[in-house]
Amino acid sequence: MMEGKRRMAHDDELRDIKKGPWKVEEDEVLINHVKKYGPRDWSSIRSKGLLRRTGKSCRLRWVNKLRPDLKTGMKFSADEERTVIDLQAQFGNKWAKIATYLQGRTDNDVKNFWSSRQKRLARILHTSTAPSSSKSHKTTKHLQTPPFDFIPSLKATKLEEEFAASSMETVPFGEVVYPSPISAVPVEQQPYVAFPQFPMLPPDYPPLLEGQDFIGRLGAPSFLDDELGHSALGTAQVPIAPSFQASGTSESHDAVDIDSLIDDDFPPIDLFDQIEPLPSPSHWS
DNA sequence: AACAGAATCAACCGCTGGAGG
DNA sequence: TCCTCCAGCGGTTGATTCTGT
Repeated sequence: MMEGKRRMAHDDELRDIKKGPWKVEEDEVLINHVKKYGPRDWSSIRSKGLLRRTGKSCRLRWVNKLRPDLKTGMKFSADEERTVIDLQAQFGNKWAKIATYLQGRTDNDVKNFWSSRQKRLARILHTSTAPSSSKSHKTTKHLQTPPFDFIPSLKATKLEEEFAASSMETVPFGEVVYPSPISAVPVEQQPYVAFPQFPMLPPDYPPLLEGQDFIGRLGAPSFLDDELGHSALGTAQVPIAPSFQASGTSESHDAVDIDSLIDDDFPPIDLFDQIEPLPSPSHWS
């Protein structure tokens, strides 16, 4: 009886909640509320009858769209992309944390950026990103990097094909040339981009821990230096596609600068998945 | 110009953790 | 100690826009 009434009240409440795109008038109400009380007491907006939105929805709207310091409608700059890639390697999918390093960007922005990037990578690899064994027990569709156990089937060959398809010449995999930390060294002084192949792991190599994904681990210095050692990780220099090679013959192995990889005309920014992580922001001065 | 597929964006959902009663 | 509420986070989805054919 009481339970039934309570449920009906709850249903009425749910029916009264508005969802979907925000109207300008709603935004104005929300902005006024924040002006008066600050960005808090979100649920009071509904309880006062100002809006038929949940507090959660109001907060999200403010954080993602209405906050005054946001870079709305601006694509991620090359620097921002580098930062996200680096920080994702360090922190994992801690989008809120990563967003704090990027002025005017929200966790949603970072998340969407990364998601797009992962989709692109998945497409390049001609495979979908299967759910990873990442930290969460939740199911994941596309945010996680490929799980460790299916990497060997990809090997480097898919990537090589991708480059070959772009009329790039292949470069013998040989001497390992690791890039200098990008933010610490001027781009023009970074002669080569290391392009690690997916390693064939020793059978006794420990499985991924909770919260680890393959690419993140691959990018971790410890992975390269301590766990597998460089010899286990074949590395090739990324060849330059003729399309963005300013001059020189097809025989030359000219360097690729990082910015060229992030350029709009060269989508495989995914290459950064294969590159050593950048220095941690704690080292930035 | 029309269509399809990809990319982007905005918003929702479920869960977690902290604060307070 | 338990419960409830709230804020915040990460993952997911659906709509819209862009781009290539």
